[in-house]
Amino acid sequence: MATIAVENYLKHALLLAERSPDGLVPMGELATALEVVPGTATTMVKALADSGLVVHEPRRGLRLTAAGRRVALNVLRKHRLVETFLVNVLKMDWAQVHAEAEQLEHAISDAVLDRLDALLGHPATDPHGDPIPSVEGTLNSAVYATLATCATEVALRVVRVTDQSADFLTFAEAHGLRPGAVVQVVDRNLPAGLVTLRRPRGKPFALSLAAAGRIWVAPAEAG
Amino acid sequence: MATIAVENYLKHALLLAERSPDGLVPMGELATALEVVPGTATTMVKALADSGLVVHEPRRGLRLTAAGRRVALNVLRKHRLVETFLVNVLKMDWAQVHAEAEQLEHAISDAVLDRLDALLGHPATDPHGDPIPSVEGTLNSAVYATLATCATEVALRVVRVTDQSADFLTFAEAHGLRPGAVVQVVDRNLPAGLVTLRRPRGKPFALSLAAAGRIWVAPAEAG
DNA sequence: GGATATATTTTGACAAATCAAAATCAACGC
DNA sequence: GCGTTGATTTTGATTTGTCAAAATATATCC
Repeated sequence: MATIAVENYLKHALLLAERSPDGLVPMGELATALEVVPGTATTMVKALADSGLVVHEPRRGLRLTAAGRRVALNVLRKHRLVETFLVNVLKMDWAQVHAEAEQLEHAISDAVLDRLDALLGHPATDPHGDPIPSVEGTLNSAVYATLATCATEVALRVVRVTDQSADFLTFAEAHGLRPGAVVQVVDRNLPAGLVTLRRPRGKPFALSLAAAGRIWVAPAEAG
Repeated sequence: MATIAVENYLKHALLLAERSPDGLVPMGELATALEVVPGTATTMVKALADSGLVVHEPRRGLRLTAAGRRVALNVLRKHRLVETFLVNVLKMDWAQVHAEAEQLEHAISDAVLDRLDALLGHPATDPHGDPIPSVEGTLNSAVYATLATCATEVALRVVRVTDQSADFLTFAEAHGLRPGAVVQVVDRNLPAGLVTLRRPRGKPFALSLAAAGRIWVAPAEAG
């Protein structure tokens, strides 16, 4: 069985590879994501390469192998199902659950995972709208517009909030910006770096372009 | 925060101390419980003593300090509440849940623990009848008769099954010997080391004295 | 195309937890 | 009281994952 450290390296490699067109993850990005110094990442990646979980391209970065990706998807599935459980069943604050899931993802067995999945009704996304890898190992990687890039003055539905920091999530929650919520962009002031939003029957409020870029939206459907 | 190893040493020290009149735990017993060689236990116990979690009495054994006992009770509470969750909510087999809880006990936070406790309705015992330490740190250490020592030919209620091995628990389950079940001792043959039991409307069946000693019972109340 | 900046790798060290095997201590029997 | 037995401790080594800092390779910029 993979150690906790190995699981974390693979999980972060997967998340970074998903955001990279060619699947190559630079060492520095991996080190930053894992909060280790670059030399540590190099050492570990070489060990992972020896185990056949990644391919190390010296001075360029790393790529997950099929075996590594399988492990990473399993960990990510645990992480996101645990988050869903903590919010939906234990009624915990969505701003806290990421930190909890970081621990639990390494402690729950596949047997518990399956039961949890059934209890939750096989959800497709976690409370942040992040897609939950299927048990077969597929990951929905659909890309949406964000509040920084979408059309203005039209009704939108929040589909995903791609920031795990408790502060940001608490802010988003306070303004009703969680998956499923309806919102529209009232104004976008690029020089000022500001986006102004309004929720139905709510007051307009502003947030930075950077923050708006972390909130993914789709056209609001009727109903 | 205590490491997983530290939590395990303290938890097993607590379990062994509970079964010892003076609270002194011999090194060898601790090493056996933790499945490490004796030298490892010595090294670790000295480190725990330096942290003020245990008192090491050289060549005699160790004793938990108040601080160590507090940590141990918290871990044990997590273990037993997780077991209860896995059986009561996720409907897992009671023979499997001990192994699962061994991992999860080190991964769940106190915040999750509290939510779980509330979800389960603040249970006093886990699915094996083992008492769950209270949040204040008290542990019900009531001692009962066992099927090896109790009166014969009277109705009894199973209150606790003190064996974590999956094989034994599967056997017990198959014969309906779980906490709450009613049973009586038909015969006890000491030379043969055999106890014969019968459940209401069931066929008599036998088990060894050693096995019978792991099933704790109380007089069955009316109703 | 050579100097400079940046990313990556190497090297040497360290902490935590473990084992194997030798050394030591305590107790017990006679 | 002295040797033997069994439990415990000591010693030296190993594995995993990490850091600090030096060395090296790559990219970029006039």
